[in-house]
Amino acid sequence: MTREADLSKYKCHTCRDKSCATEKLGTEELDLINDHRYIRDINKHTNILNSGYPISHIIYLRSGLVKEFVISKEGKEQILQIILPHTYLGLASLFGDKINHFSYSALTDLKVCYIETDVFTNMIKSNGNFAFEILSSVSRESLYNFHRFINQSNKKTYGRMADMLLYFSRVVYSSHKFQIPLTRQEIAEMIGTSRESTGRVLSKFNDEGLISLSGKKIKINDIRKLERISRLG
Amino acid sequence: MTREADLSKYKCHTCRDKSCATEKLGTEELDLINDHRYIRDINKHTNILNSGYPISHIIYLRSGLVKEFVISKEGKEQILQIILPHTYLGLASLFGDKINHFSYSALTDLKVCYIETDVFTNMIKSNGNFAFEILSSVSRESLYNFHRFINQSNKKTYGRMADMLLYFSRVVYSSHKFQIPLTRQEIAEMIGTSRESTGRVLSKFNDEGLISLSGKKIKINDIRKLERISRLG
DNA sequence: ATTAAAATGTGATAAATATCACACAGATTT
DNA sequence: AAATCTGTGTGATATTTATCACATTTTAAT
Repeated sequence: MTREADLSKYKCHTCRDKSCATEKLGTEELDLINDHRYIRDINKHTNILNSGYPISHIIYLRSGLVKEFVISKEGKEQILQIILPHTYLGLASLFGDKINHFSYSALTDLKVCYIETDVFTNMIKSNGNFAFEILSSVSRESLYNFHRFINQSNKKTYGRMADMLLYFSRVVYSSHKFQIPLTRQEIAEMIGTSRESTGRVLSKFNDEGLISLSGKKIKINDIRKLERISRLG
Repeated sequence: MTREADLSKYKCHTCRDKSCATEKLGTEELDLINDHRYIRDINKHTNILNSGYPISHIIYLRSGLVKEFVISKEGKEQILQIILPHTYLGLASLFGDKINHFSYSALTDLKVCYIETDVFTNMIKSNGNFAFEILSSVSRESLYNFHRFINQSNKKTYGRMADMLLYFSRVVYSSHKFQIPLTRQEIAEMIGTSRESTGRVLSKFNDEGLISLSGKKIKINDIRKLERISRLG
């Protein structure tokens, strides 16, 4: 069986990666989505979307990790968040002004669906429960980001680094041991410090036995202490 | 004519302060909203809503200015945004998890409407165009805040202060001359610096002739230079 | 008008962290 | 194997800005 045949047989109706919103759709509505979307495999480190362009398709992340970022006038990259599977990319941009406000790049190999925006938008207007789920997810993401920014602006580098480690350990990998999909530079861009400080803080955590560090491989040894550092800033 | 009589005659249908979303409603839907809302005048400096509590009513700001803020564990206040008229307060909280995530306090005398959340939520589910407008406003607010935070984290105190001055001049008051409704402490809480730095930077801007400062009265003299400071951080 | 309380200004000092310049390691290409 | 590129570690220095302690002004209360 070829890969093509495999994909053409694939139906949204039986998809195991449905979003909360598409769970609310009936068979006919799923037909419509199914006929106006395509599936793609995307390689690690591929740029998926660049900010500033109009949105033609809504992108749904079925599996893999994506970084959402902006590039400042001075050319510096700032990572806004790591996007987890079963999430639509850039919903706020679509409903805000139909222009992509952020850029997206694959941190791992991905499976994504491209859905035509008109079909998606009409679904909102015709199905209140679908609309409500989308509204919920935009709202939750908004709240989550708000809290993250509030946190960041109240903490110094140590606290932010602790937050990041706890985030990857708990939310992304559900494990004390993981391989971080970011370079030191990217970690810096994510927690808002310099590359050098990132290295220094990680080494310090390693020296103190809080974590075991070997390149991108990280093992968290003392989660309590990390939590304390996160709290105290 | 008493104030009471005045209010009881007041109908949503003819309200001049309708939101973009309620503009999309028909007569019967407006009847429903009209029967499940009440109007209040609120005095300057009154606390409207405290974070952490369940949402019973959605609050619509008809006129006046409101500050949205959080209080950190250490008791420090952080102002997230100034809310302008014709805005619902805490939409993201309502659709997120029905718990207020932020606190709100009146910066000026206000006119607000309290609308029952069930009526509001049902309107979303039954009227796609209403849902779409609400989704748009949540999305726009989310994007706006994202950009504000990105800006903040890339700028030093001078740039942030310039941003704040330009914001009040352009967005809030549409005038070069205005009376800022915040104390120095509150300005500090808004742009993420200390009270002392706030005073020092404002005095410096005043000494350099960029602004004319007299207590809370501010006049912007050199908008170009302020813009440059905003850009350069 | 007098007192009390809140808001604001000022100078000195300390802390955090960015920046620079450079060394070095590990991949990848030639 | 040599050369190149990307990512990373390290020490010294400079910058920014918070913090403290206190003076002064403004506002509110009696």
